[in-house]
Amino acid sequence: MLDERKASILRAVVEEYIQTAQPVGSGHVVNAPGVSVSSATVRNEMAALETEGFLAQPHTSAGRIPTEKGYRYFVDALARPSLDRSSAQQVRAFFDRAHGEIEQMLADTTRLLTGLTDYAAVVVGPPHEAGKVRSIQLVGLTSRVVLLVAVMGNGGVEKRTIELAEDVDDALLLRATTHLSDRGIGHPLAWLATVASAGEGTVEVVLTKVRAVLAIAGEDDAEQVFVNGASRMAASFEAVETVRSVLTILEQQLVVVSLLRDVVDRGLDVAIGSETGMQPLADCALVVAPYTVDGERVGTVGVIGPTRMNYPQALAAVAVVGQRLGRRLSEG
Amino acid sequence: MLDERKASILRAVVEEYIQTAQPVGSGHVVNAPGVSVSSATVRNEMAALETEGFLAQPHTSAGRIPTEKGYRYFVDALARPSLDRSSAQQVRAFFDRAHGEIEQMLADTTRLLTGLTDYAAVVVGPPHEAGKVRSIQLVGLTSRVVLLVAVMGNGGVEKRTIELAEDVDDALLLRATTHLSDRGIGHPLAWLATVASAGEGTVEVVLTKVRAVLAIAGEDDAEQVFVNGASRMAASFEAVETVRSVLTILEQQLVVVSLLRDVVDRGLDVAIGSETGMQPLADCALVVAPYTVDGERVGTVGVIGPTRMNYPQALAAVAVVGQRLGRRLSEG
DNA sequence: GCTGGCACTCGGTAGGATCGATTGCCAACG
DNA sequence: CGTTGGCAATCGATCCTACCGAGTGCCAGC
Repeated sequence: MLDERKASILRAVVEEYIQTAQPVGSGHVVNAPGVSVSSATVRNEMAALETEGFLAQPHTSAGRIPTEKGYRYFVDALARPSLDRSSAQQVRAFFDRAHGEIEQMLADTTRLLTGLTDYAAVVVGPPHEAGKVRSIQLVGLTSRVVLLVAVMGNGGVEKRTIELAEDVDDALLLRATTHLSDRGIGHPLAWLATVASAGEGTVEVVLTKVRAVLAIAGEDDAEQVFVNGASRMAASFEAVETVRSVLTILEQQLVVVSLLRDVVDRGLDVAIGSETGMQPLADCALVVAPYTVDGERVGTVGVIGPTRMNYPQALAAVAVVGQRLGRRLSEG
Repeated sequence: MLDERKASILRAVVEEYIQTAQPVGSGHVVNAPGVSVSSATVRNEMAALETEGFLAQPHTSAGRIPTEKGYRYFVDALARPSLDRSSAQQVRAFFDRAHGEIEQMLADTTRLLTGLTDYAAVVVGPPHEAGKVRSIQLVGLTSRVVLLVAVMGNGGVEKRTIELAEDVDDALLLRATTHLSDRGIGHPLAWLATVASAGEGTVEVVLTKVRAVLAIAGEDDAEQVFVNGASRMAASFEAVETVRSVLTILEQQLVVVSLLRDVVDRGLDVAIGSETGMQPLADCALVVAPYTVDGERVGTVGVIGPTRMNYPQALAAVAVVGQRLGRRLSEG
């Protein structure tokens, strides 16, 4: 799209702006590699890049800053993901050590990502109900409150509180548990919402409740979201108002999930400014990567930072973390 | 400590400063209730209050702002917790509707608190392991990975991943589960770390691992923390640097827990600025209340806002929410 | 087509004047 | 002796101006 010289100039502007957050003038660009012309020529090219929409001028006598289109071109055509040696080492070490509960690991993964990139990190975990039921059990808490506990094949545990109108005893719960286990194990949890009746009256009362609870829970089918590094995000912006509005987004887990899902569904790995589709994120960029377990996309990792983020680094970090995370989860 | 007139003046300064965030001059105080003297007299009294350490002047020729000592006196002697009718109604409605999983309820409680006060809210839940084991079970995930799932009397579910060196089958796990159930149910989870041997070799291998996992997990004995409303916090400060440092605190769950615990242990319900013991919170105040289940303190609710927070409202909100939460959890 | 030169633009900073809110002090009053 | 009105002094905030410098656009010449 852009000839080589224009591309080099654009790259130089983006890279310097990312580093300094100051508008970049023609005088700075002449020293960049791939640009061996005078500043006057650079000025001409920059003016052209501006009319083409890749650069913008905050005001007449200032340098240029990249537009969203400029960042986009940079990301698509000029940025080569690159991870420095020590970061790569850090990722490897992390996943070698990683063990234990899946939630803990996902939360730690956000910390890894913030540490690598210095941006806020987000990890969307596999939907809690992903996979097949491995074990299901009804546990009485009080005489009328029962907890349904289901262990899923991926190590997740689902629980649902069930409140009954009449007392139940352990023997009854055991019968209901057996009934559920016989029909439910090996199926998704939602499947149990349609489990056949027991025929036996007292057990049936419990099962009816179980079906009801699973049916409503099945609707929102919640993914787990882990967010970390909001303070890094605050460090990236100088307007407290921006920080506040980004925070309100990050606080709404459902919004974060759908945001990432939306970006991934569009086949993007980077969403810049308005591409995020959220007005409060106009000054932000998302870098995301889905991760797969057994070939199936079950979640997403990503970072969120200012539009002037270090894309090569963020792209590399997110990609490798997503990959390793998927691999780690596949191992079981 | 302070005579009535000084107290009225201090109250007037604090209340107006809380509302306007502007230094309060003598001219504004004369209109306050309880102060029926001229502004010159008020000036004299304010000068006295300043030398006594209750007020401070940002600079000569400005009004006064409360010092930490001023806020402290206000909270201890002048502020009567008060909750407006609609908020009280909101709390009642919330706890009437509240049901379901304990985690969900605690998370919703933080939302209730942010909604009531417009400050960031924190809820520290009962330690996951609180209470007695109600049910315990070993579930095989893969041939060498086993999940220990324990349901606690309060509805919490604990899980631990156990990785074995050799394959185990369901029959073996069932024997181990039975062994653990027989000895563990009715005891705290940590108790199982000392459970007797099975005598049987293959089961014993599993039990050894179980003991090991429970022993290390017992050390940190993690409470669950729920934080909400960080964006409100950002709205309270105009310096982005302050926002950032407070965010870093809020992100560290362990720090938050020990912070609240520390305040509660000191017998305080309010910690103002340096009283929090954390330098980054110098401009913040905490309002906390422990809540009890069956007479035992199991957790804490609180809000965190600027030192110039609406103490009467925050105190009332935190107190009533803590009380209702405890009551709700006691019902089981 | 590229380059050096040059006038021009405009944000940012510094200095200075002004304004207004507020204070401390003092003399007078009850 | 406590209280009050009056008054000069203080000092941040605001506004204006001048100036500087980074940077631009344009043009004539190579």
